[in-house]
Amino acid sequence: MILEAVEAAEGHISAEEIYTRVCARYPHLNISTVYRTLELLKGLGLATETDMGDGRVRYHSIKKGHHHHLVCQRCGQIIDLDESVLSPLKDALSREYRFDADLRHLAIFGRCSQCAG
Amino acid sequence: MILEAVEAAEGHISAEEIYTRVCARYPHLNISTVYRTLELLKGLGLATETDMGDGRVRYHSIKKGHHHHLVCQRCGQIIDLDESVLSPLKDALSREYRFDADLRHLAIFGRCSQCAG
DNA sequence: TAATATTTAGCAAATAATTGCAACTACAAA
DNA sequence: TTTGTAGTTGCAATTATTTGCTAAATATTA
Repeated sequence: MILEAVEAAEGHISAEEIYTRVCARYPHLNISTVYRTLELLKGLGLATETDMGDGRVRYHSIKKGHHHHLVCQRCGQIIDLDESVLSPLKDALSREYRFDADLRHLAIFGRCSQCAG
Repeated sequence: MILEAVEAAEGHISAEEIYTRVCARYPHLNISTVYRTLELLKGLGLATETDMGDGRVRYHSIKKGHHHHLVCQRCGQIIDLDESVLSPLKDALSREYRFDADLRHLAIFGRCSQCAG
């Protein structure tokens, strides 16, 4: 049910929102079950977790494809980023450090073109 | 005093540790002052904040130079990473998205060579 | 100097997330 | 059937961090 909620969500959903939605159909649910299930789904590779800097971590179904975000720390604008931009980094880490980086859903903070200075 | 504590620390220090240390000399201090001051130092570019995945965010003095970390999600090993590995990414984001990424102190999660599979 | 505005600190409460533990469930072994 | 074990859940408590409010400290102005 929790996985369904993540998949049904348009975009990125927080644990609290998942709890509210699943609770509507299954009121017995506890919030810690939501967190524990999300942890499980993350481990199984069915969902990704990203901290977009707004105080709550958000989750996203893997079904909807890998992508990343550029988050402007000034105006809050979120720019979607194609996976391919990070593959050279992933390759470099693999080659130079033999490290298999998990770059499935990243938020990169900084300044957008309007806010740069 | 808080900045001094961050600078005096060998490596990366958590807010709680800063609080304990500064409190030893200035017992009047409140933990929220520590957090607020760290936020300020971050904004001034004097300290960087990194979530190494262990439940508490760690701080580091900018005086000791920019660097990053590869954190193995399996064995917990932390590999130090030179700043230069991320500059191609920074350049690509700047060129293709006109986004000025703040990549001053990053933790990248994944699997180290011993734990990869 | 007094009066006033601005900044900062302390405290308690709120928030998001995690954890410990007991109770419950499912499934197999005896 | 009972027993054992592994896994899951609910609940309460804990942790790390943030916020709102108030009072104190500091700066600015008259």
